[in-house]
Amino acid sequence: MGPSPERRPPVMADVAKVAGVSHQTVSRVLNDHPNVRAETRTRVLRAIDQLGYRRNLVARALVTKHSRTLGVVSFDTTLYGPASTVYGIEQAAREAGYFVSIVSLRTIDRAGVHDAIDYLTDQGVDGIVVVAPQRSAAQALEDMPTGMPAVAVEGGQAGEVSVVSVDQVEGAALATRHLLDLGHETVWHISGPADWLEAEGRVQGWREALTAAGHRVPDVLAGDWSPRSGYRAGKRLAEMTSEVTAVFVANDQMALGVLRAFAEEGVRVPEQISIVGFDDIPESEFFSPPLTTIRQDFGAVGRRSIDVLLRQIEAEGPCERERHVVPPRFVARASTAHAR
Amino acid sequence: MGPSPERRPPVMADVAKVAGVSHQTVSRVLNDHPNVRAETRTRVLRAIDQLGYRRNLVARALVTKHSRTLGVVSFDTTLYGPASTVYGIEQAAREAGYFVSIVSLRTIDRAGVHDAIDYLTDQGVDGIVVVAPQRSAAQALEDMPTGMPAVAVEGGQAGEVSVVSVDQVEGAALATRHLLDLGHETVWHISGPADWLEAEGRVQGWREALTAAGHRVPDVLAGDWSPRSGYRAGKRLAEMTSEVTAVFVANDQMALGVLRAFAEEGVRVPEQISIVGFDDIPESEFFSPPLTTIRQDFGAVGRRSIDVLLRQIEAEGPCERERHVVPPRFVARASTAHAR
DNA sequence: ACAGGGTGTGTTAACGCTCACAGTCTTCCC
DNA sequence: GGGAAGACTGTGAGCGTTAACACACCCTGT
Repeated sequence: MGPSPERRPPVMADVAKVAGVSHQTVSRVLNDHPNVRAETRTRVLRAIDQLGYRRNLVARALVTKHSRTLGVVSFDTTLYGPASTVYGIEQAAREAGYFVSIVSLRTIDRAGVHDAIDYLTDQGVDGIVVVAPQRSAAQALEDMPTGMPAVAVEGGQAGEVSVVSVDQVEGAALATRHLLDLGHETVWHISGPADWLEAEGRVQGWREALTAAGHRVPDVLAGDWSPRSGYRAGKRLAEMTSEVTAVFVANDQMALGVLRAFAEEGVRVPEQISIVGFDDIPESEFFSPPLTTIRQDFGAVGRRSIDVLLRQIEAEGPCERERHVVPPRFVARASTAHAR
Repeated sequence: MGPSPERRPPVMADVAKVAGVSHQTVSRVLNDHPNVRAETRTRVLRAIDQLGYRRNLVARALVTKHSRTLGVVSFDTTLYGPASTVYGIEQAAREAGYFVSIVSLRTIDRAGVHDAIDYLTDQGVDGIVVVAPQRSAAQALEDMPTGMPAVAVEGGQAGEVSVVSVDQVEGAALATRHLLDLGHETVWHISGPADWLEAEGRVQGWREALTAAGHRVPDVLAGDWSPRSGYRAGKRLAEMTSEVTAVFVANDQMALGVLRAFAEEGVRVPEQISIVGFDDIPESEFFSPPLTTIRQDFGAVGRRSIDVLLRQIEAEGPCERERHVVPPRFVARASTAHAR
């Protein structure tokens, strides 16, 4: 009786033995090294198949220093925007043969992002994408370990790192100009939370479009992205129907809240007040009325950020910062109309 | 002149040298081994701190055979349900000190899930969570590598693997009974796509509640979860206001479509027709009218699945299948009323 | 004084792979 | 026909960690 068979997964040496070659030749076949005789290659391939061999990527990562894993740090992936972006990132990364390791933060502050980056670095990721929509998160990019390839999504111009983002300013301008073109005296704005770069960009685009066209800039109503905050702002606006005829809401969820508030108060949209949202979530088309909004191509942002990151990883050396801007798109629906 | 300093990250041996101990002692400190003198421990800790040493988890994984990484396979994480579940999974996993590697599938079929599992297995994950809401995906669990700890979320009773899910049947019954209690003759149903286990469960719960109470079971209107499909079904229902007074819609997004269709056709909710949805997405509360619905605790599902998975991983040996059911909750709002 | 059992530490050998180098066997040219 | 260039393959070392063992040391009890 020999030693018990001891079922353990086959390793390269096992394949080598079966194929009658050295482990190194097996490695060469696996890595598509050119100098392997065709006949040898097929013999090795057959042995791999026969044993059901799978190469151990952990051992490989140890020696190559590359794990083919990318880290993603994101804020609350329950929201449509981050979720879509992360989805785009994941698809693009997998197509390029990379694994994706995710850290999703409940609250996003500098310390949280910092920890997440540390955590992923420990795991040995080859690069990191930070979906950093908040100013405080963007700052955390400054303490990225040197030499770690990184890309910020929606990250402002903070730090040394490349940035991919949707042109928020332009999107907001698109919305505002549309309303102005319809003959409205001015456009009110319900903004996102103060710390968010996207919120800031939208305020800026709205304000610029207004002043460029020589219109009055009303006070901003502050929201927090939630439908509820939109609802509250909507209630306030509903009391001012004599002056308010058009409002640009910083995202579709808040716009839903506004719609609800207006419905309760008997304010008709778009007859009395026109509304434009932002994001184009899948629900917007079925709001009552269907929401005119600005579409962000989150998928494109995700894909683009992976492009940039992989280029950085493959360059090996330090790269110069890139800055990519994905254009937003105006989507006309039924929540806007000509001024009375 | 000696050799150039060659800035490479410090390894255990470097720490050992600085602390004046062997690398093994450093390892012991890092792994909280009991037999280390307190004084030695602090010396090592100080050296670690001084050098900024971080242990190489890849090397560790190679020898321990544990990567402390969990794999998650999910269908389209852009949807609220999967996104919330994955979020819950990720939080729970990270709290337990595990990394999470995600594969998000555009289309979920057996081959796709199979590939995803292979992919994650190659990466050396310690266990896999499959968010397998479709029958075809659930089948793919059968070709899970033997010995790989796994949990299915919303996976039916397929295969050998443990399952965590929301009690869809009970949720649908809750919705249906609520409508019946309001005095409606019967309840119509707009279902999810045929292949989905959740859709099936909801149909079943609805049908059972109806027959148990001795009511007629109308034909099912088939939807596909999208607001648009709900809209189409709503249009059809709007033509039948004489017989239809209550409808249970299999998810909130479709309910939104129904609401839109009814608004267009002048059907008043809840005065003429009552509607109950399913999921309780953040928007539902601000639909017009606010939607009565069934809440699924996705976070609980995610956390529970990690519990089960970790127990399986830590047990090392083969475990018996577990089956966990998270109860749904009825959320009363304004889209339902007493029958005329 | 000496066996016995902790406690603390060092030494050596894996883990499964790739890299660098050293071979061997062709082939081709003068 | 000899030598060089190229194609193909094997050998050995090393990646940074943990596991297994060996060893020195201290305490206890007889």
